[in-house]
Amino acid sequence: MRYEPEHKTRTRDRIVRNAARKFRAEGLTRAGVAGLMKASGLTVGGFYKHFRSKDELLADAIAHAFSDTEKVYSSLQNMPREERWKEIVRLYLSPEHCDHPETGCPVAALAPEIARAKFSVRKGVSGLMKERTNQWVEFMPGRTAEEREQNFLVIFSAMVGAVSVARLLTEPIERQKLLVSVRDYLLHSF
Amino acid sequence: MRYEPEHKTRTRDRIVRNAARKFRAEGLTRAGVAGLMKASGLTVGGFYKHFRSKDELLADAIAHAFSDTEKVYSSLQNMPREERWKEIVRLYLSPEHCDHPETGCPVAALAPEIARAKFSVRKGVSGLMKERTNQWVEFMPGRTAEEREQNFLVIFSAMVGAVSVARLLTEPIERQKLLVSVRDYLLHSF
DNA sequence: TGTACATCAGTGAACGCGCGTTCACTGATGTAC
DNA sequence: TGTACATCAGTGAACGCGCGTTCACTGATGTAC
Repeated sequence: MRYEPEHKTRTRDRIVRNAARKFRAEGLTRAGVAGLMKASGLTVGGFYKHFRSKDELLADAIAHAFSDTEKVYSSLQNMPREERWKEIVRLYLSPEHCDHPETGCPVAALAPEIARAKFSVRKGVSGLMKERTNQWVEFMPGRTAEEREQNFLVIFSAMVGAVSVARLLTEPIERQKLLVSVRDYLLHSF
Repeated sequence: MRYEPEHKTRTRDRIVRNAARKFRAEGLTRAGVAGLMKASGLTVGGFYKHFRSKDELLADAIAHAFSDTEKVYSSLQNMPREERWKEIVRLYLSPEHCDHPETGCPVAALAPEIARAKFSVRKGVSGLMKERTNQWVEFMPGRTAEEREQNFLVIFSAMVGAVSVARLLTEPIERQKLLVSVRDYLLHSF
């Protein structure tokens, strides 16, 4: 072997990681295969040694983006139980998250484009959404399991919508007002 | 004149109307100039007799989509004041709206793509968002003007997020659960 | 009334460009004998 | 130990295709004289 056994796996991971960033930053269409490979220090031709198609990479990259943001939140494990969902809300609706789609929630950055993607891609994201729901529901406010699930759906929808809309606003003041209004409402009403 | 004086204006309007549908259905990138002209019964070349660029059409088409959906809601003028915002919520979170992005809210269908568009396009949409806010705020629940504005921002964010996410889910049951959960929460908590 | 020219919405071929994908090739290392 | 061949991640030119945009042209009608 002219490369260590894990070499190919590591290269593939590097492509997926860079793709996860580029897709969120530039959108599913504008982020092209040649550019994605260049960002990983490779040339176009090698792409198909790792992936059967751009859609296969897309599915992997979105999955990576999901587990990426999951990591951020699993770092909250040592907070008081009641504070966890509140910290999630604060982080999600922070100016930092709004200003950096490339490292943020893939749903806020790509939802409508994913909705128009191939069924296989949507299927994958649907599954990830379900996992994410199951993981977060237990942290959510509410007395019964049903209440917590409904609250998760409402809180998550409000956060996704707020960040998606804030990102298209050109006036920083309006952006901030939107993020702060939704954050304060969520923190004080659940 | 070989055409009536309003002929050109009417043609332009027709292109804008069809573009507003296609952009929402296919996204800003996949909806191409040639296809947009064909949908209006014309050929590519004529496009630049009406618009200086695709971006100019884009701005006009999004504005058209905004006033399009505005029409739906101005038809609620004869409802009891307190019921109006509730009907808006019911319509926005209906399965019909979720299943038909091409005639629905341009923000739910295109927010992340608009956020990545040219500044001039974003500027236009920001303005339309501000208009929309001013128009709807008075219908919103809340005792003071500030409360009504905050409530508008929360309700609108939750609706945009819910529909954006619902559209990417592949399971109709999960889709429905999301829409119904957010709808019921909004109707019963404001 | 008849002829020459101007107008201009719309046509359709062509422009360069970047896309996703294919493919013959490279070159460093492994194995066979 | 030395030579011949196999492996395979990565290269880079080329494929057809659709994109946004340009442009010489058409042809129906208007105006000038």
